[in-house]
Amino acid sequence: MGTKERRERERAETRARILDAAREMFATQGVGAVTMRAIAERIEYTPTAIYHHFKDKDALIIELCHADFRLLGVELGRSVRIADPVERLRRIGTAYVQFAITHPHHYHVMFMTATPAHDHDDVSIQKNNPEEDAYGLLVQTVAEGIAAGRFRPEFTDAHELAQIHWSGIHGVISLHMAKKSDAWIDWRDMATTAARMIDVLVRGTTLPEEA
Amino acid sequence: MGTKERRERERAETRARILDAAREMFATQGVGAVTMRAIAERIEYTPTAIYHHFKDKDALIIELCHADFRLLGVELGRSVRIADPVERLRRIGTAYVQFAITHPHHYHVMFMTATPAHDHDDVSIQKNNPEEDAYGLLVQTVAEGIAAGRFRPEFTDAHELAQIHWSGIHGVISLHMAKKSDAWIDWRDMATTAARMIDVLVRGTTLPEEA
DNA sequence: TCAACTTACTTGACACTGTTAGGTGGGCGA
DNA sequence: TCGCCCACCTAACAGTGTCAAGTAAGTTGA
Repeated sequence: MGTKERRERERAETRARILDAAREMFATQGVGAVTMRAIAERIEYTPTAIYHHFKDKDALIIELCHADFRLLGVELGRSVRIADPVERLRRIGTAYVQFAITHPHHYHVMFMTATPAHDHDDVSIQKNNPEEDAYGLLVQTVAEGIAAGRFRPEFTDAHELAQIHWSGIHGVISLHMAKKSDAWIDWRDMATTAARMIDVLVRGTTLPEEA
Repeated sequence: MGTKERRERERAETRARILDAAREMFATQGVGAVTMRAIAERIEYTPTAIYHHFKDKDALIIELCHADFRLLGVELGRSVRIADPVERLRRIGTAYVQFAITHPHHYHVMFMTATPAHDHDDVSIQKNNPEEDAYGLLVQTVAEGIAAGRFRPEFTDAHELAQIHWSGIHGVISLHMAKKSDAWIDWRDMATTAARMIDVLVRGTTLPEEA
C-alpha cells in the first residue's frame, strides 16, 4: 500500500521542479525580473500550480535563500580547517568574496534585499553548526581569536567584531553590485579592493604579532 | 509680452509640485511602495500628467537622487574645514553615517539600488566641487593624506583608498538596513558599529603617528 | 475678430504583475 | 461502484507603469 508514499514523492518532485526552475531563472535574471508566469511556463504548468506548493512568491524566494545560505555555509566551512583563527578569518573573507562573485544574483537576494519576515524555526539549517551556519562560523572564529588574545583589547564582543568584518567585505561587494555602472565613480577592481579590505580589517582589529 | 515667461514659470511650478510630493512620499514610504497614481492623487492631477514633466518613474527618481547627492555633498562639505586630512576623513565618515540614519529611504535609493542607466552630462552637480560632489570630497581628502605621507606605503591610489573607506562604512549601514530584522543575527547597534568601523579603517590604512 | 496653432492636462485603455475563487478530472479507499 | 481527495486548471481581480488619442484653454498671426 505504497500509494501514499508515491503521491508524496510525486508532490515532492513537482515541488523540486518548481524550485529548480526558479533557482536557475533567479540566478540568471534576478528575482525581480522573473515572474511566476515565467516560472510556470518553464516547467509547463499553470501559474496557479505554484501556489499549491508555495504560499506566494516570497515563500519561494525564502526557501531558495535558505538553500543558498546552506551552500555558503558549506563553502566557508572549508576554511575551517585552518588552525590560526586570524588566518582562518582571512580565508573566510576571501571565500565569501568568491561566493559573491560566483553567485551575484544569489548574493543580491541574500544580503542586499530586505527579506520579508519569516520564522527561522522550521529552518533546515542548524544554528552553530559550522558546516551550515556561515554567520556562526564567523562568530566562532572571531571568538577564538579574542580568546587567544589576538585582537586589540577594545574588541571583546565577538558579535560586534564579526559584524565589523562582515560589513567591511559586504560593503565592497554590495557597493560594486549596486553602483558599478555609475560612471561618476572611477571604480577599482572589486576582487582587488576586497582583498585590500581584508588586509585593512585584519590590521585594524588585531594586535601586531610579537616579533 | 511676458506670457512666455509666465507659462514657463507655471510649468516649473507644477513640476516642482510633483517633485515635492514624490520626495516626501518616497522618503516616508520608500520608492517601491509609492505609485505614480498615488503621487498624482496627492497633487490632484491625473497620473499621466506626471509623464508630461518626466519621461517615466525612473526619471523622477533620478532627478530626486541628484538633489539627494547634492544634499549629501553639502552636509559632508561642512567637514571640509578641518585641516588634518585623516581627522577630516573621520568626520566625513561620521557625517555620512548620520546622513544615512536621518534619510534611510534616500540612502536606500542612492546607494543600495542599481539606478537605471542615465548620463551625468546634464547633471546639475559640479564634479570636483567639494560643496556638491561628495565622492570628490572623499577622494580629495584621501589624496591629501597620501601626499602628506599619512597612509601606509601600499596605498598610493586615492580612488582605491577612498573606495575602501566608503565601502567599509557603507557595509555597516547597508547590511543593517537590509537585514536588521533578521533574527538569525544578534545585531549590535548600527551607529556604534559604524563608529568602530571608522576606527578600524583609519587604523588599518594609516601609519602610526610619530611619537 | 476669427482661424490656426500650441500645450497642459484628461480619458480610457493596454500589457503586465501577483494572487485567488471556483471548477475539473483522475486515482484512491470503502 | 460510490464518493472523496487533491493536484492542477480556468478565469478572473486588483493593482502596476505607461501611452495614444482627445479636450479645452490660451496664444499668435492676418
